[in-house]
Amino acid sequence: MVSSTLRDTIFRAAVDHVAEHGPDSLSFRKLAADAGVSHQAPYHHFADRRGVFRAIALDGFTRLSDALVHAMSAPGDEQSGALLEAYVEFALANPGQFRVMFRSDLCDMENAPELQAFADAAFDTLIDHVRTKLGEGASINDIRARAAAMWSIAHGLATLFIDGPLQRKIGPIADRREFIRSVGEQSGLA
Amino acid sequence: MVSSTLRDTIFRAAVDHVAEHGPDSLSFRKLAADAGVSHQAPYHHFADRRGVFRAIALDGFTRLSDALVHAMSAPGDEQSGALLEAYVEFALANPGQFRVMFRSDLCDMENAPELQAFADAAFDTLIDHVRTKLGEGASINDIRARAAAMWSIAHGLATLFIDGPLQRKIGPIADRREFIRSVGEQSGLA
DNA sequence: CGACGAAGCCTGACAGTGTCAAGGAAAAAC
DNA sequence: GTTTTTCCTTGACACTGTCAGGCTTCGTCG
Repeated sequence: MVSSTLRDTIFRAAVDHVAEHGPDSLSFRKLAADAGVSHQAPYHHFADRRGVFRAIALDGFTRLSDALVHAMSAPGDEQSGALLEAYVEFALANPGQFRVMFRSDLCDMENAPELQAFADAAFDTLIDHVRTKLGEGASINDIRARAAAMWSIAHGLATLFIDGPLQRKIGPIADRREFIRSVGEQSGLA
Repeated sequence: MVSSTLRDTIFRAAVDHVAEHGPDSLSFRKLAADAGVSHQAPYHHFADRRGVFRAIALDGFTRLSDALVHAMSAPGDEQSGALLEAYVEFALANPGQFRVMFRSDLCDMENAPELQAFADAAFDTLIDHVRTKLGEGASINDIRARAAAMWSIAHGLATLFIDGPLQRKIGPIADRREFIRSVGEQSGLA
């Protein structure tokens, strides 16, 4: 199938560009030119420019989900820390893609229920973890609050890392894994 | 001074647009047209399109800073919670502006030391709080880690709120202040 | 076998964008 | 009174996303 090859070519080029230069400078036309096809060819594989971003985000959420599930295989008392680390490390390893995943305007997330489902699946791992950790006696409100807290700290740490202010303010971090771990410790969450 | 009026007009229009439709759809030309001037007039007051975003971010960081300083006037044992709430509430009250503040590409943050200084000033409040809270005996690493944790949870909660996934996943939140408070409690930070 | 329709790609055109270049009026500085 | 500076204008350029329509090529079905 030749068609899927072009789709793949464009998708990969888009991921590479996003990883290197961020999403906003991504040009549909340049993508086509680089692939050696006309400026309209990509439209046969993606509905929109946003369609490309949707595809990128979708790929990102599945990979994040995988990383989180993998982190759940850590021993019980290290699970929270492993989840935190997996989340942040994924973001730092794929900063451009991570940004796209949470730029709902770029993906037109509201009109992409499939993408929403993939995103939700990633966070279900987190919620499951909290539920089993707090045990049967926990109230629904406590579970919600704690899951939100864990998600927030992971997401906040990731975005602050990526966007620069943390490194600028706190200075260069020698051992990142160690730093993430101690952030988790300082909060009571990991 | 007539000139500063145009600058103000454009700035306000930009803030309004960002608040309503987000930063990416902001058009320099449309801004000028709405103000009733030629499409090049704004260039006399802002170097770039990014110059407008820098101005918006600058205004945002000063107001965030004010809000955090104000939160510090809370009684000692409620300070952490007040800071968390102030941060998140600011973001929710000014979602568009908040997004601009942390889109370093939009503001060309790297080449805007003045903007960096304003951003840093906002976070100094947070770090001061952590320093006094942990006391003299605390190691520099603990202070760094705890400040990063507090900042992360506030920033993560704010961005997850704004970008939608939290509300979608956790459901509508009846009392937001109460929710923020319990998130702070679940982490050991507030 | 032959017609037909869809898939995949192309060229052309349009409105809109940010920004460089050059000019011009009016006020301010000397 | 002349020069300079401030503020704004018109004009152009390259570039963007996307609608419209046409052209091959190939699988499917009568």
